[in-house]
Amino acid sequence: MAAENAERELVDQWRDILTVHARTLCELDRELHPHGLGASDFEVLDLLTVGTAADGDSGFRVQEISERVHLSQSALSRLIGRLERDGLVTRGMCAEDRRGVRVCVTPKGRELHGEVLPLQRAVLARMLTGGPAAPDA
Amino acid sequence: MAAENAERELVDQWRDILTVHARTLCELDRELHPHGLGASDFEVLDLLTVGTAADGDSGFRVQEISERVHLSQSALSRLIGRLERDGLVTRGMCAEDRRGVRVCVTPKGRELHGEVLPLQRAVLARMLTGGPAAPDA
DNA sequence: ACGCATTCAATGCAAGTGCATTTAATTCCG
DNA sequence: CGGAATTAAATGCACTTGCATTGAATGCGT
Repeated sequence: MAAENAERELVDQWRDILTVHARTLCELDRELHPHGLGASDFEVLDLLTVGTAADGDSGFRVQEISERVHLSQSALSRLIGRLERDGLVTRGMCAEDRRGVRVCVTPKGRELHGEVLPLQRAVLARMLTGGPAAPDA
Repeated sequence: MAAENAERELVDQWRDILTVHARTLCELDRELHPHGLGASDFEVLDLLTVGTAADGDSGFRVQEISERVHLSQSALSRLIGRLERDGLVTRGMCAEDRRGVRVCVTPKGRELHGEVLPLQRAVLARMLTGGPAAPDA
């Protein structure tokens, strides 16, 4: 029957996703780690840097970030804490809702972002082009 | 230029992979956790169950498993430890290389596998059909 | 205006992961 | 044969993650 083929295809598809994801994420971490960032950290830093103007921008709400990043609320809170500790972002309170927090990139954060962005792009280009088979060739 | 488009496409592709991966893995964990398994655990249990005969099979070497699963050697070692503690697999020594370990599924492991396999397939079918957009529709 | 349910973000906690190291067995080469 | 280099798997350790809870601020209904 076709049902069995469809199931097999689904399983293969999932296996491929797992493979590409693991390989790319691992490589990404390897490239970014010397700069003090993990893949998740970069994801957030990238969002903040690309998504806000360099000056006079009030930044993103934590909640807004959490909608665009695949991370639990608690993990994100701690991640932002680390970025703040490293001077890459600042946490400020939100005028219109004092429960909220506004996160802004610092100049240092922007600088680091500019520094590692090419590395990230290079990894993506290296790992994502061609099929899910190992890109050793 | 085309280079910018290619780069943008790469980034989009990566974002989609991240989304599908996160959604599916999360859902998989949710389904399997009540049965005492995580997604990685199932991956290993599935490999062992499907890859070996029910009887008289000497099982897989840890190393063989590690080649097929996207997990560090240490993580795999501990994972097998948990499966063993739960009575789902057994660790036995390897006759031809006494450094090695042979891992076999127990009947209990096979039973659990049969129980959760449909759940896994259902999640894949639910999350993987249709585009990377949320399958809420 | 008051209180109750809700929402935002932070934190305690347990679990899983990877890197580096360790222990044990094997292989290679002199 | 004997010792050094190598390989298999386990373990110490630090870090990140998610779930559940907490503390604070808001909004809603009466």
